[in-house]
Amino acid sequence: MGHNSKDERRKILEQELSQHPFFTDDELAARFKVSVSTIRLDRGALGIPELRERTKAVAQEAYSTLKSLDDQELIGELRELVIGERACSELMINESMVLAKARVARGHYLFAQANSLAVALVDSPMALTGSVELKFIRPVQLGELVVAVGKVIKRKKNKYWVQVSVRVGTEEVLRGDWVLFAINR
Amino acid sequence: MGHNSKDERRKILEQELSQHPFFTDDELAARFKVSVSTIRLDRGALGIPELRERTKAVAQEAYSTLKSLDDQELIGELRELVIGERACSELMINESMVLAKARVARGHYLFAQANSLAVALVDSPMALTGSVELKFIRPVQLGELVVAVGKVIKRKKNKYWVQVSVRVGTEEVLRGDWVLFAINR
DNA sequence: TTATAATTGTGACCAGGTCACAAGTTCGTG
DNA sequence: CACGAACTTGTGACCTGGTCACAATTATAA
Repeated sequence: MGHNSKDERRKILEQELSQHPFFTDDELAARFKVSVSTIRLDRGALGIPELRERTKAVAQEAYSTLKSLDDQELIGELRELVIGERACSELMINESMVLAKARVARGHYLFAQANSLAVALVDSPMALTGSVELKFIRPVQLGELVVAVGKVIKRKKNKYWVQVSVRVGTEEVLRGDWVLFAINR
Repeated sequence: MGHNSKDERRKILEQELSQHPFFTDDELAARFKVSVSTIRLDRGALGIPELRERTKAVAQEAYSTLKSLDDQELIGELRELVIGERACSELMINESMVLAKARVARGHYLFAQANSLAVALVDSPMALTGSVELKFIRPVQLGELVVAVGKVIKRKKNKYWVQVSVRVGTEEVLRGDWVLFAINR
């Protein structure tokens, strides 16, 4: 066989499976015009488990992350919370939060962190965002740790004014003013 | 057997499996102190497929939503786009987007839809949000179809002013003004 | 041409099922 | 108490998508 046909095939196989893990060995054999045995040897050499194991892995991974997203009323991790006064949360910017091209956090993740922090500050089982003014001061890069600090600056009955400042280190990257309403049905 | 022991078991079985789909029939049999055959009958009656099918379903669902989230530079489905002019997208509010208590859409989903629409309008491989002013006019309920319409109202070099109006039916639920910057590295 | 590497085929076995059917158990009611 | 209906259990044949070990075949490079 070609000096590199095997290694090349294995490289492609590895890529394909990492991108699209739901192929049987039969399908792979057809796709690579090679016997099933060869595919099995290749998988073995590459340490890639069988279809069912791959499926299971995807399912379990996804299952656990879905679960945790479900609980996530608050985006980021809460560090401090004095309801009606001040709060602070942290968010690590990971792969799933950045624009593919730019490795820069999508605006709505930062908004989500700040907004959920503002909501948490309201002394009520439920709060709705009324209006917001915000400035994105500089883009946030992949891997940066973002810290949001929120303060209630005014309150009139069920209406709250909250200021949120989002920082990376000491540098402010986002600042916003929220007006929220407490609903206490 | 008890007058309701079967129906009760099936009810619990259904719940258990919907919450935690990775049990084999053997494990379920042990758990319910009943034979494997009975579990199979129960599953059959409830229309619940075997472990592998369940795993596959979870994996594929998760895989496709992960994929689409990955591609999802844009939140919602694009209906119209004339870059640099106007655009329109739709978003169906589902379970995962609402606050557990109130069945009302979390603010950051609406923001995400509007923000990603605004970003899409900018004629550039990449755009960053500069500042935003927005008003949440009324909360959006679970199951409502949200339509966002964006217009570029002004442009100066790489700086864009975009207005986004988000509606449910004819009713405006969110309105905002964005200032964005095109990055053309 | 021949040694070596790569590929292919074969047969036995496994988990976690499906399906059809027979046999055993429990229960309420006459 | 007996009996029929509902429920439960067991059995055997078969399926998919593999594993593993080993033998046979087919390139390919020297």
